[in-house]
Amino acid sequence: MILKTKDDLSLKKIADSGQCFRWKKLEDGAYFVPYKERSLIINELGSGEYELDCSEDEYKHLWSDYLDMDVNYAKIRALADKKSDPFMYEAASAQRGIRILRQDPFEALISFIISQNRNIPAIKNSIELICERAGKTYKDSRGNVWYSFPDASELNGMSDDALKECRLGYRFEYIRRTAAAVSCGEFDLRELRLLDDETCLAKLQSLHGVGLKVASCMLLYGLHRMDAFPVDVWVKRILTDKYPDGFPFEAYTPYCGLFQQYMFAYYRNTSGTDKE
DNA sequence: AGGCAGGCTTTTA
DNA sequence: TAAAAGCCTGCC
Repeated sequence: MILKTKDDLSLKKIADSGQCFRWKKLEDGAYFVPYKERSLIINELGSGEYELDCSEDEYKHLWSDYLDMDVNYAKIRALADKKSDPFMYEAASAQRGIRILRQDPFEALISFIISQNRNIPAIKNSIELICERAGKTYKDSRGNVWYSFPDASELNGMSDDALKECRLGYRFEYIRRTAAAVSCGEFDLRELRLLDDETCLAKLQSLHGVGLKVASCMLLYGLHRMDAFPVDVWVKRILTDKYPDGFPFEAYTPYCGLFQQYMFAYYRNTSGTDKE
């Protein structure tokens, strides 16, 4: 089908944003996008048109939600004011096209536990290995094989040897225990939806290997709480460099997380050294 | 009590 | 060789 939209939607910006680790750019420039047991191949045609290898019906009931198409990002982005916050205006303008995906919560949680103290290529590497070893095998519409991200039970079912092959290092035990807690029902991800942000952060930090940063990433990327504001080494630098007098949270509430994402991607892609 | 140093696996640049 | 979308433990 062909999707037409006037709102922000850049596949490249999203793929390079650091919020998801399994989008793949294909030879012809289209992107392969996995979500649970389904996959999408989407190609940007220009002029706000996109080609998707799914039916209108599947788009409406699945991919539209995943891509968060009901939210008007251009309108939110306009909160960045050129005069009062020139850096943010520049960052949001440069990174126009980013959206906060509605990813699978379990995949987001595990992915961001893995992400700690590592760069993005290394994170992608571990996640891909986990999918190959514990996920289910599928073929996309072009006949290429791909592996789903394992659910809690599948991940928990991995042998120590198989999990150690995924190069998790000291995070091995974190992943092991989190998968076990979610799998047996001791930690209920669905229950998180009922909690306010503060309580939700605390609950997530009760998991071994989850601190404030990973918990914040889970809120923003796994639970789509757009006000969650993960502070990592990059954002720390930005806050020091660009906001010595404090970050103006009031100006961006309740979308601080989206603006964090604009800053993060912008700073990483301009001042960063590990561009892809 | 709460803030800080040191250690942790492995990959990347 | 240092740094990487950090967290845990022990110490003061």
